[in-house]
Amino acid sequence: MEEFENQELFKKNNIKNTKHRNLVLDVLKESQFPITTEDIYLKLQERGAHISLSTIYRILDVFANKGMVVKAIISEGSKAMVELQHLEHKHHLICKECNKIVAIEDCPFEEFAKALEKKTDFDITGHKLEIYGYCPACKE
Amino acid sequence: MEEFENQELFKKNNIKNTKHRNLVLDVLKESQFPITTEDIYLKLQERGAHISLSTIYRILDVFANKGMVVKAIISEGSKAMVELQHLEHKHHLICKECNKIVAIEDCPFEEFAKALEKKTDFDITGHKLEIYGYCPACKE
DNA sequence: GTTTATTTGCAAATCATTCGCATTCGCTTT
DNA sequence: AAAGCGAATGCGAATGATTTGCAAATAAAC
Repeated sequence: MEEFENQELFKKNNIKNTKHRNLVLDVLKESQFPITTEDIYLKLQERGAHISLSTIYRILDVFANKGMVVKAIISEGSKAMVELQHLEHKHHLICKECNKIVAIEDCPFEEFAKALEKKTDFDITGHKLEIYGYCPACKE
Repeated sequence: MEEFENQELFKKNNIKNTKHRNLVLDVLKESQFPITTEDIYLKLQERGAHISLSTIYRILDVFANKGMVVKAIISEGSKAMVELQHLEHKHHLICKECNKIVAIEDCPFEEFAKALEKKTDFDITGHKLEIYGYCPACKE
């Protein structure tokens, strides 16, 4: 069934259904939050899958081009890492101390976008919102 | 007076007032939008200033640590570049075709943040919002 | 099963950013 | 204004993440 879902998704996006794409997609599905390419690599190694890092980069590129995933960048201060997130529209609240990430359901932006389109005459296709702060445990 | 402003800013932040820091700060002041380290480097070269790229990285690091500038990341698709922006709170509307950047005055987020703090018990210190789309010229 | 285009592994290349060390510079104290 | 000290700078080399070239393996169509 997992397998089946994947297959459909690949078909819908016109890309081949390969063993490695399945593995990567499974990891992405399991992960509630953005993860790095390397995280995926390590997870797959733990499971005994033999897949090279560059393959993962390539797979993520394909997924991103098809809009199956979205590249996100989490940063503040000097850190800056590129990650992936699932398609659902969602934002994150990131603790500056412990890097804990919490997902936020509501998005205050939808209406604002419409007003902005009128004002700027842009065709707005998406947005990215990240919120920073200190989590309950790190507030001290 | 330019000079003078810079000097005050350096003093306020407890960092030395050097020729190179002045040059970099001037470029940052002139630039309405986030620019890359390399952009700064090229601009300074045009003006005949002799300054090494690594020095600019170091200067920007110092500025960022003092909160004089904020590192921003503009991305969509596979691009991802780290840039700098001035302190004022501002968001950007970015054209996916021509990369034109337009600043947005209003921020829909302020009230939302308060509600979110209550809900999550986080201490929220900041956020980053980037909006993507096609500008009037590229809408086609 | 064969064919054909695509995907993958591997190692090497590339890109931005950082670092080490010798030299120079800015600020403070005379 | 000159001397001394710690910080800032240039240069080139090191690092780390991501990309690429090419030959071999694989998936989808026939």
